[in-house]
Parts: sequence; structure tokens; C-alpha cells
Amino acid sequence: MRQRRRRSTCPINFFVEAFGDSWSFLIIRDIVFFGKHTFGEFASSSEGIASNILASRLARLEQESILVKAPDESDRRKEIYSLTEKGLDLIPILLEMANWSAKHDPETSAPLAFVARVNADKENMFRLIRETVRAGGAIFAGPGSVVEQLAVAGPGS
Amino acid sequence: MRQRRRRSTCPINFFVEAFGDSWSFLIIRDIVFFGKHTFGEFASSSEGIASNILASRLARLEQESILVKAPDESDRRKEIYSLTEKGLDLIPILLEMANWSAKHDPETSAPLAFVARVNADKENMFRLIRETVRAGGAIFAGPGSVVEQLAVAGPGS
DNA sequence: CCGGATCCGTTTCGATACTG
DNA sequence: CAGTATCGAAACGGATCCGG
Repeated sequence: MRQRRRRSTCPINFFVEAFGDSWSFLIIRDIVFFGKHTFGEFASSSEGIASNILASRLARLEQESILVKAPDESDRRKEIYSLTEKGLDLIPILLEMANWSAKHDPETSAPLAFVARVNADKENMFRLIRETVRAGGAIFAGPGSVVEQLAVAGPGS
Repeated sequence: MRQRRRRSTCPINFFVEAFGDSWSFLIIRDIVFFGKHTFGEFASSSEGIASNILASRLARLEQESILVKAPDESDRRKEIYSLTEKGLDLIPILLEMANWSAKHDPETSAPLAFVARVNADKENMFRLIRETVRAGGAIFAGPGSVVEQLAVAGPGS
């Protein structure tokens, strides 16, 4: 968004104002799907985002109370970015985006089994994913990832 | 998005590529929530979007097969923009955005009763809204709007 | 009037280089 | 590693004009 636009009473304006930029989505995506948490991880994975742009987006998301920054206890050079409760509440939106993309992307880059599983039981899956991400996990990456949990639990559970 | 960025395998990239700009959201919002369908209606309601920007966004959305343009039968000066099936599939995303906004917007501009109703029965509400919009209706505006149907049906149905 | 297209000053982006 | 500084290029947005 180039310029602060007039505010209007509408159901999604607050969302659009808070985001308004696609890099912001990709940062949240990196956290939720891939468990990225540091400046360097975002920089290397977010389709080659420039460092100044990344810094400005992180600052904005922090200011919007979607992210919080905290020093890494084990490595004081690093800063850990995590989602706040407000940020965690974005997960359903991301999952619906993933759903739409899986359905319409000709290259179909999303794992269809996972998407189907989410659609089959949105309420419980939203909750499971939220709790996993809140605890520092992610959907696809790392030990304790959501897909790992689902594989353990099996398709029938 | 300024520049075509590197494509990567990720669940929401296709979505981000297709949108990438907040004006596009507002156009879809105008259709789904308020039943706008012409260039002039978008121009007057979308927070003062410039006509050249609006034209470029409509062209892009049409090219992405999210919108289709057709001449208005009753007034040949006008063009009617409507959502394709691919466009209709965006509705769940918009509704999750509305949900998030209602929860976190300090000015709380969204009708909370409607949002709560959607959350209480997402599957059926998504379907109802989709069919209403497909038929040319909208959520808030016009006769046969979704909120009107819900009022008629009553909160228990 | 409606739906754009064109022109043009201004803003913001983004690649690179640089610093703590 | 985590950011800032610089600067050219691109997109924006307001005004204006045009065809039907």
C-alpha cells in the first residue's frame, strides 16, 4: 500500500491495513509452515527478499503486535521472532490460502494429503496447528511437526 | 509486488502471486460483501482508488481468471464484473480475514453477529454465501443478501 | 455519463554495499 | 549475523482527456 488510504467500515479493512504487502505473508508463512524464526532464516528462504525490506516488514509486524522479537538465549547474536496470539489467529487464513492454492495452482506445490486432511476436520486441525506453532513447532518442518503428528496418529484418527 | 520474484514450492505462493496487492482484495471484497459489479461502483467505494489503478487491477484479476467481464444487457455502456468459480473459491479466505479483523480491530467495524454465525457453522455458511454470490447477490447488500436470508431463517436454523 | 487510457510528479521498492 | 545507507528503477496516484 503506497499511501494511507481512507478508512472505511468494512469487514476486512483491518486485515488489509495490517498486511497490505505480500512479503508480510511470506514471513508468516515461513514461521507457520517451515518453523523459521530468525532474520537470517527469513532472508534465505523468502524468495530472496532484500535485507532492508525484510527489516522493514519485521518492524511493521512487530509494531502491529503480530510478531514479538526476543534475544536467543543460546546465541545472543540472534533474535527470535515468534507469533503473538494475534499472529497465531492468522493461521486459519493461511490454511484457506493454502487450500485455494492447492486447488488452483497448475503446478500444485502443496502436499494434497495435508490439505485434504485439514479440510476434512477444520476445527480440530486449526487447533492442533495453532498449539503446535505456539509451542515453537511448524506444519512441515522440524521434529514434532504437524505432518509428523498426523502420520503418527494415522489417517483415521 | 514490484517484481516477479523467484518461484518456490510452498503452500501459499500461488495465492500470493495471484494477489500480491491489497487493492485486489478490496475489489473482491466489494463484490462478495457489498454486491458491487461495475467499474464505477468499485471506483466510488474502494477507498478512493485511482481509475488507472483500478483498471489495471481489474485487468489482472480477469487475466488470472478470477473475474470475468461481460456487457450489461440492460445498459450497454456498463460492464459487469463477476467472480468465476476460481474467484468464488476465495470466499473462505475473505471470511477468515473478516473473522480475524472482527477479533482484533479496536474499532470493530464488522457485524459481530454475522461473524459469530459463520464461525458456528462454517461449512454450511461457506456454501450458502458461495451460492448467493454466484447468483449475483452479496453478503450485506441488496435484496436476497446473506444477512437477510439468515434473519428470515432465524438464529436457530 | 461510463469505462477506461495517458501524462507526469512523487513515493516506495529493491539490489548492492556497508556497518556494528 | 542482524540489520542500515544509498540510489536507480518501478509503481503509484491525481489530473486530465477520450471514445461510445
